[in-house]
Amino acid sequence: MDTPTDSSRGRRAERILDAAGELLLRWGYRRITIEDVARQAGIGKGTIYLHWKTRESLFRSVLMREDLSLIDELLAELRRDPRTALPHRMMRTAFLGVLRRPLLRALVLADEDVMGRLAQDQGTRPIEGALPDDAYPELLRRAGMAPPGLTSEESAYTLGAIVSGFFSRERDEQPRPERAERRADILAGAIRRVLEPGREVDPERLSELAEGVIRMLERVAAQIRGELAQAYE
Amino acid sequence: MDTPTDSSRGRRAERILDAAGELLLRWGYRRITIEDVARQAGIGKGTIYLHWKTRESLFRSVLMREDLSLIDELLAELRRDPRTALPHRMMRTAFLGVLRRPLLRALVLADEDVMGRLAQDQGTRPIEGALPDDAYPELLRRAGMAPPGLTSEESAYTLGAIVSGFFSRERDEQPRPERAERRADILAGAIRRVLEPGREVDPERLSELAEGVIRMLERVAAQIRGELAQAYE
DNA sequence: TGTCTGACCAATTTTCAAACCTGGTCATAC
DNA sequence: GTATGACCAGGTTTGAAAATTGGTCAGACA
Repeated sequence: MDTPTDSSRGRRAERILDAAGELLLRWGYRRITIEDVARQAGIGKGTIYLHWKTRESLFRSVLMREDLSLIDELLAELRRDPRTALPHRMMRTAFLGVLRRPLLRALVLADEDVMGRLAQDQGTRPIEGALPDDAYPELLRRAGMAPPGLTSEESAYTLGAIVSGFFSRERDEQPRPERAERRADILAGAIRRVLEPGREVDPERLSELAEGVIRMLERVAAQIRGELAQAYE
Repeated sequence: MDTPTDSSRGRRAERILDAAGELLLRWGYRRITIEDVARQAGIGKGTIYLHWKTRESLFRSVLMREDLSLIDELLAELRRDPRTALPHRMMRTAFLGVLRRPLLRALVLADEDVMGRLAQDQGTRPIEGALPDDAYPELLRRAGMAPPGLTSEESAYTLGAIVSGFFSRERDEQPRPERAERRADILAGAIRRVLEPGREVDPERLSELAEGVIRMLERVAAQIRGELAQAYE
C-alpha cells in the first residue's frame, strides 16, 4: 500500500509533527511561525505546505496524533483487561493518560499560553471527538449496567461534570493531593460510587461492554486517522 | 447605633449598589463608568467617592452584598432544618442559590463579558471567601461524619472538584438537563454517594454539625460585613 | 458647618496609520 | 517530479496622538 515515496513522505510528516509539537510546548502556538517549524524539522518552508494546507491544520494534526496515542493506550488496556471498560477504570486511565501527555493536558485545561486560539473552539475533545456525548452511557445501558435513576443523557451529563471538575483542579494554584495517581484514585472512587451501583458485575456483561467500548474507540480512532490522512494530503 | 445621618448614608449606599448591580448585568464591568452609576443612582459623581475609595471597591461591594444574601439564605435554611448541614443538602442549596443570583452566577462562571477583570483574581469565592478550604470537611470530621478513606484536605479537594464540575456545565452550549432543580438533584446525589457513606445519621451528631456550620457561615458573613462597612467608610 | 457636586487633571485607554511580519504561493533549481 | 525560499497580500504590531475616565477638591448649597 505504501510506495517507497509514500513511506518517506510519511516519515517526513512525522518529523514535522515532532518539530511542531516540541515548539508548541516550548513557545506556545502564538509565537511559532511556519518557518520556525521548518527550521526545527530541517526542511524548507514550502515543504510543509506539501503536507498541510494551513498552519492551523498542521497544529490540529499534532493534537490529533496525541489523541490517537491516548486512544491506543486505552484500547491496549481494554484488550488486556475487560474491567477497564467500567466507568471508574475508564476515567482513571483517561485522566492519567491526559495528564501524562503535556499537549493534551494543555488542550484539556484550555491553556491559553500553549494553545493560543486552538484552545477556544476545539475545546475539550481528546476522546469525545466525533461521537455523540452519550455514546458511552448508551453502551452501559445496553450491557444492563446503566446507573439507576439516570437517563443516558443524564449519565453523560454527570460523568462529564465530574471528570471536568477533576480536570479543572489541575490548573495552577488549585490545592490538590500531591500525587497524580492519588487524584486519579479519588476520581475513580467518585465515578464508581455515582455511576456503578451494583456491587457484582456479571463477567458476561462486562466483556460485552468491553467489546462495545473497543468498537466505539476504534471508530473514533478510524475517524481521526481519516482526518489525519486527509490533512497529510 | 445609627444616627439619622448614618442611616440615610446607608440607604444611599444601598441605592448606589443597586444602580451598580443593575448596570453590571446590563452592560458589563468594562463599559460602566462611575458617572453612569451616579446618573443611574440620581446623585453626583463625587458622592460615590464619599462611600468608596475606588471604582473597583464599589463593584467588589456589589458582589459582597450578593454573597451575603446567599449566606443568609443558607443560614435561614440551616436554622429551619439541621439536615441542611449534610454535604448533599448544602451543595444543592448553594448550587441553586448561585444560579438564581445572576451576579453570583456570572462570578462563579467567570463570565468575562459581565465581570471583566473582576472575574480574574477574585475567582470563585461566593462562600469559601476567607475560610481555609477544608473548614467544612473539618467540621464533618469533628462530628464523626468524615468521608471514609479521605483526609479533610482530600475531602475538600473532592467536594471542590465535583461542585466546580457541575458549575462548569452551566456555561453556554454545554448540554444539560433542562431544569435547574434536576441538575441540582443530580449534583446532590453525587455528593451524597461520594461523601456521605453512612446510611443513618445520628440526630445528635447532625445538630452538632449544623451548629458548627452555622457558626462557620456566621463568621464568614461577619467578615464580609466588616469588609463592606470598611468599604462604605 | 457639614454635605454634595461637577469642573478639572493626570493617567489610562482608544484610535489609527505606518511599519513590520508572516502565511501561503509559485517560479525556479535540482 | 520534488523541494525550496523569494515574494507579496493580508494581517498584526507599534507608537503617538486623541479621547475618555477615575479620582480630587474648590466652591455651591443648605
